Amino acid sequence: MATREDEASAGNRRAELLSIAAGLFAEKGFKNTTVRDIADASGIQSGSLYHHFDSKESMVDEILSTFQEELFGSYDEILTSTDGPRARLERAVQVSFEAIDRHRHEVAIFQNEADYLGGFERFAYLAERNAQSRAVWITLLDDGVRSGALRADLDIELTYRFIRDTVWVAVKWYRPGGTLTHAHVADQYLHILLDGISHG
Amino acid sequence: MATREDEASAGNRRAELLSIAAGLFAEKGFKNTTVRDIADASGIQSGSLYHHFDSKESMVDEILSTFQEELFGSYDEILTSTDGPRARLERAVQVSFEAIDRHRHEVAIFQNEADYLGGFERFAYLAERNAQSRAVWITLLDDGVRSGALRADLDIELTYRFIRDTVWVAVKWYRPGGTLTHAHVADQYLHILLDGISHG
DNA sequence: ATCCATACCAAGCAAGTGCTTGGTAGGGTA
DNA sequence: TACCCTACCAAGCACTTGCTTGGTATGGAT
Repeated sequence: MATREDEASAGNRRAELLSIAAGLFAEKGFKNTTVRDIADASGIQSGSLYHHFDSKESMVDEILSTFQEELFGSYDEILTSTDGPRARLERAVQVSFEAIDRHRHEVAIFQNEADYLGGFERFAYLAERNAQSRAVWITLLDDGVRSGALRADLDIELTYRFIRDTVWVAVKWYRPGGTLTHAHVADQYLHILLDGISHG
Repeated sequence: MATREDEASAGNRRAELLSIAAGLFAEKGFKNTTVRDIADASGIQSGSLYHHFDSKESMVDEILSTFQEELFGSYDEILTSTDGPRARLERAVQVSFEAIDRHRHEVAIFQNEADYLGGFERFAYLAERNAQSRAVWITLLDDGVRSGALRADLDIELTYRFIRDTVWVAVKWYRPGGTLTHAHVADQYLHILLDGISHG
C-alpha cells in the first residue's frame, strides 16, 4: 500500500518534471520543445517521461489548467469583495502582476500557445477561460464607469483589450528578483492607466 | 538576356510566395510551419520552393528585414520632423498602428519569433532593431518630459515598455477591414495613454 | 525471503522534417 | 533549328519527432 510519503515523493517528482517542462515550454515554445529537451534538462531518458505522463500534451495541459484554476480563484475573490469599483480594478491589476511574478512560465505559455493549443478539443477550456477573463474585466470597467470612478466616454471593449494586453505582455520582460518588484510595476502601471502620462 | 518583364514576373512570384509564407509564419509560428505547408498553400511541391529561396530561414529573413527597413524609415521621419514633442509621440503611435494595419503578418512574426530567431547569428539585426526602437521611444518620452508636455515624475523606462507592449500586442486582435480602423484604435489608445481612464 | 510498486534505461519504430537531386514543359533568344 | 532560362515535379535522403516496448535497480511491505 502506498504511504503518504510515497505519494508525496511521487508527487514531488511529477511536480519537478512539470516545472522543468514549463520552463522549456515558456522559453522555446511548446512545439519547439522536444521530449528529449525535457528529459535532458531532467537528467533522465526521454522514454522515462512516459512513466509519469501520458504525452507531451498532457504535460502542458496539467501546467495550464492548474495555473488557471488558481488565477481565477483570485479573480472570483475580487468580484465578490465589498471594495469600491476603483479598489477592485486596482486589485485585479495587482493580482495579475502577482501571477506574473509567481507563475511566469505558466503565464508565458498561456500567452504564447493559447492560439495554437486552442485548436485542439482537449484545450477548449482555454477559450472558455479567455471569455471568463473578459467578463471579469468588463464587469470591473462597467462598474467603474457607472459609479463615476472612470470616465463616462470610455470605449469599454478597447480599454479592456489595452489593460489585458499590457498586463500580460509584461511577462516578456518582467523577471522576479530583479530591481523591479511586481508591486512597483503594478503601481506604476495603474498610475499611467488611471491618470495618463500627459502633464496636468 | 532578361527583359524587364521577366524580372518583374520573377519578382512577383517571389513576392507572392513570401506573402503566403508570411501568413503561415504569423498564424502558426516559424518552426511550426513546414515547407510543405507553404508549398501546399502555394499550389506547388515543397522542393520547388528551393528554386526561389535558399532555405526556410532565408524566407523569414527577407520578410522581416524588408518590413523593418520600411518601419524604421517612418520612425526616422518622425525624429527629424519639426513637430512638437507631443505631436511626435502621437505620430509615432499612429505610425505603429498603421504598420499593424498594413503589415500584420510581419509584425506578428517579429513579435512571436524575435526571441527564437535572435539566437542565430543571421538574425542578430533583430536585437539591433529592438535597441533602435527603444532609442526612438525613449527620445520621444524624454523630449516630452523636458518640454513639460508629459509628467515629470514618469518612470521613462517603464512607460516605454508599456507603450511598446500595448502598441505591438494589438496585432493579436486587430483585423484590417473590421469595424475598428487603425486610426480609431490609435486615437483611443492615445486618449487612454495621455489622459488616463480615471474620471477628472 | 518474497513480492511489488516506483522510477528509470536502452533501443527502436513510424511519421514527419528541411532540403537535394535529376529531370521536364514551355516560352523567349540567337 | 538549336539553345537556354524559368518554374516547376517526383522521388527520396538524412535526420528529428513523439511515443512504445521490454527490461532492470531500488527500497519498502508482508
